[in-house]
Amino acid sequence: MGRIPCCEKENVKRGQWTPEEDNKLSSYISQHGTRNWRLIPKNAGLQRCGKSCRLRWTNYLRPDLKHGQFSDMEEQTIVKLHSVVGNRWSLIAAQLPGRTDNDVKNHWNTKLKKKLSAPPQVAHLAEAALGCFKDEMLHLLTKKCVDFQLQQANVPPGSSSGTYNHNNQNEKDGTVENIKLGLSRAIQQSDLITPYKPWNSTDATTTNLEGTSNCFPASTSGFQYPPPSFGNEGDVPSWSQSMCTGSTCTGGEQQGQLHEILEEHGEELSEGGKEMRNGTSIFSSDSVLWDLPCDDLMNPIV
DNA sequence: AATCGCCACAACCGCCATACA
DNA sequence: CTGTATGGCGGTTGTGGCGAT
Repeated sequence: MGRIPCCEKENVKRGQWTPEEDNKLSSYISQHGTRNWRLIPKNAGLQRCGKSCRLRWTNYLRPDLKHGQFSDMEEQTIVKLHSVVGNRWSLIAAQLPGRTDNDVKNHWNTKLKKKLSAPPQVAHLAEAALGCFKDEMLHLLTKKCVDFQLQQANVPPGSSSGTYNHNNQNEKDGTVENIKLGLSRAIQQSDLITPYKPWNSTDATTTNLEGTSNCFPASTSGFQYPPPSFGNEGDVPSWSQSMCTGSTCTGGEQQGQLHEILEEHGEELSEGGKEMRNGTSIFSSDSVLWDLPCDDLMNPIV
């Protein structure tokens, strides 16, 4: 036995809503609220399915909705969150006041997806993202260097404290320096982003979390787009996962909400992010970069 | 002026989770 | 505990506007 339809298909109107219908629905909801969508169309004098009414209200009629174009900041937020939570449009929309999941979904499908697959056109996005990311990374790296030096000074040789336990001091320094170098180059060259270069080309070397040679997708030639994992998992550009990840980019309130999301989805993120574990992209790991305990940054397996 | 194709947005569909009797 | 109703979500489709030919 199949599922019972939410309403009788014969007696319900479908298709575009008229201004009259909008008025009926709006005025009814303003008086009675949205307690029972099944009853709303009946009581409001609408020949519509309750589900259709709910959609119309939540996606269009709600007074707190924005109807204009998406701002750059909103776009960055979408890109950033999409790279983390995927097509969880309601989650993403929850971070954008006045925007609905449908809005976000449509905007992604019609604009952002294309933008992200056309790198020269999104140089500014990449640049903005790198700006945010650079600040965050340099902050963390600076802190990490200090922590590490302190740790080296205090911890006797051979003892293992914390999760970060490389054996070779030069390797650690090299990692940090490589990341810094890559970031600097990326920033410098973000205006000169090269034409799209497929990542399956042989010189698109795999990044790895040990990161001694390829801390940045750009390898030695500067920022390159998209990164090695591009094309996996619904064409999510993983470089964007590092967009504006820290305090430098998102507002305090949103930042908190974002952290909630990340905490809420931490398990599935780490579950879904298998590429991250096999080192496909260093940037995939920033699901833990977000609110990371600093030690985790340098821990290859998080 | 007519037609075609593309784009953006609105709406629908089906599935899933949860509340509730 | 179980079955059903309902709300919510993501994917997909429909439709109108607009520019190119």
